[in-house]
Amino acid sequence: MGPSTCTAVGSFGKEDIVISSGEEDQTPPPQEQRPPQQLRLLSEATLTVGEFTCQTEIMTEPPSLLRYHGKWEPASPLQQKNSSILPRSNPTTVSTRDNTFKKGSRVQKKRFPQSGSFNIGFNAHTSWKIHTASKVVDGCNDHLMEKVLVRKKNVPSGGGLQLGTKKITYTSADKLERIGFVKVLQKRMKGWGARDEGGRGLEPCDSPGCVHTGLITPPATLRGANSCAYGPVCNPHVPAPDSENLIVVPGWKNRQVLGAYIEHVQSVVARENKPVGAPIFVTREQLEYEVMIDHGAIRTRIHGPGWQRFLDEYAVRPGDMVYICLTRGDGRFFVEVEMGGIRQTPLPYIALNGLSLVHRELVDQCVYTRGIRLEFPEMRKMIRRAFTPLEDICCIFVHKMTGVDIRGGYMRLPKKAVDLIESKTGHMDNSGSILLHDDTGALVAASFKKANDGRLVIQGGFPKCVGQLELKENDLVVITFHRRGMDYLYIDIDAMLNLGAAHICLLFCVLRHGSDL
DNA sequence: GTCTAACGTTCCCGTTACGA
DNA sequence: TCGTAACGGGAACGTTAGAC
Repeated sequence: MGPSTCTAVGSFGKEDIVISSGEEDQTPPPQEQRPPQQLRLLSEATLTVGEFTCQTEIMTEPPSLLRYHGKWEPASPLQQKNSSILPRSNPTTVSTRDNTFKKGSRVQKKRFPQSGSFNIGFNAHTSWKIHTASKVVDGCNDHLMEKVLVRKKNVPSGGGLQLGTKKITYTSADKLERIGFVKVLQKRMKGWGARDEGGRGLEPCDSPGCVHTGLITPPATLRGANSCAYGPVCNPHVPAPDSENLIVVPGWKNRQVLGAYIEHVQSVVARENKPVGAPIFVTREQLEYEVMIDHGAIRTRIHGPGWQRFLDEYAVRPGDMVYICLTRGDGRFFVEVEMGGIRQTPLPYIALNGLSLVHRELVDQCVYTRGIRLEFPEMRKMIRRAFTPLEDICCIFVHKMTGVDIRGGYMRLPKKAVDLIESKTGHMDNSGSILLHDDTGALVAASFKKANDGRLVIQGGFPKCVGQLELKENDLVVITFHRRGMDYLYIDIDAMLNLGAAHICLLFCVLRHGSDL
């Protein structure tokens, strides 16, 4: 049985999926009956009551470019990428795509373009800035946000996402990004490109045959034949529902797949008079979502909390393709989401499901270097490796190996990681011996010491370990620090360079309090 | 070859200036 | 007056050069 495809159209005020044959037979439930999607996301992240108020904003410029305005030495990522626009010699003005920087004056910042594509992203063209009405405390144990307001820069109120007054524990945009929250908003913001300010809804585009207030799309085979400035193509022969925000499964053939299942279920209920479980959507990551399917004569609608959770966790946005396949005939549908031909994985924080609060806190406190962002598979792998039953884990450190780590013969652990370890294990000596222990049982004697800048330098036998593990520059490693007893601190290094391969496990035994090996 | 220290770059965050 | 945007200093971290 072939898969059904559906295209998410519009924005996310409504999250049902509707399979239509072209006539209205069901009225979508009113939007206000559902809780705001973002609040569900916040609750998914185990957010608790806090004390402070802050505002989160999305900015449209490279943050470092703004920050370094007025400095004439190359300093920002943009300068590294495109040094020609910021010459070393004393320029008077520097222009970028959206800004003009003039020496000795404030930046004249352009607003969002009135037309054309929105350049909204969270890597190079946006930043997060958190304003607080109280002290900003760096650390996810401290409650910070009471109110999160996300809106476009220079757009009046109503032009963004009002997340309400949910209080959360994450204290920085960095934390939000790591749990995937930013990814959701990033995709939502792209949807705003069509919906724009104030939630006015889509304006009809001028593409041939497109009436973009109509939201039913033709089958996937026709995609591209009738492209629309808003992304998905539109079927002008289908009347528009009353809401502009729908996600639609196109094509009557697709309805047959789900319809056959629904009819099967209904026949079982009628014949055996016994309850039948709701259909379940299963993803490649083995995540399951119990959905509700209303099958009418003309239209089939997929909805329910499970469906909404699926949209949340995979951050489905307008224009994404959702493939649905009834693989076993047992009510379990295999579903997949594609965006631009790329299969989507769940948001990273979904990997935290099932963890205890203590372990969640450890993941939240994880120290990252060099801008590392773990996706769902990496996050899940990291969690599986980190929380072994061996020792009491006290710190997780995710690191991308540098050239010095590989060739320099030592590794420096950032001060942030050292502080976190000491906060849980007590003060460490300034120097000492360690035992490097991989999962094959090989042992290498090494040493550690504290550098003047607070970093912990692991040296001595460290190059030998690098050679044994065949680590290379830019390999991703997860280092977990375990506490055992009062005298020993174990450091467990897990190379994540190949997610499919067997784990390479290295156990550092850091001998503390001046003990001998 | 190993280790140290200095330097450069980036990021964070409080303060300040500007405009509505 | 208040909200927004930019500035500037300091901290963190990666790189590199030099000493041993």
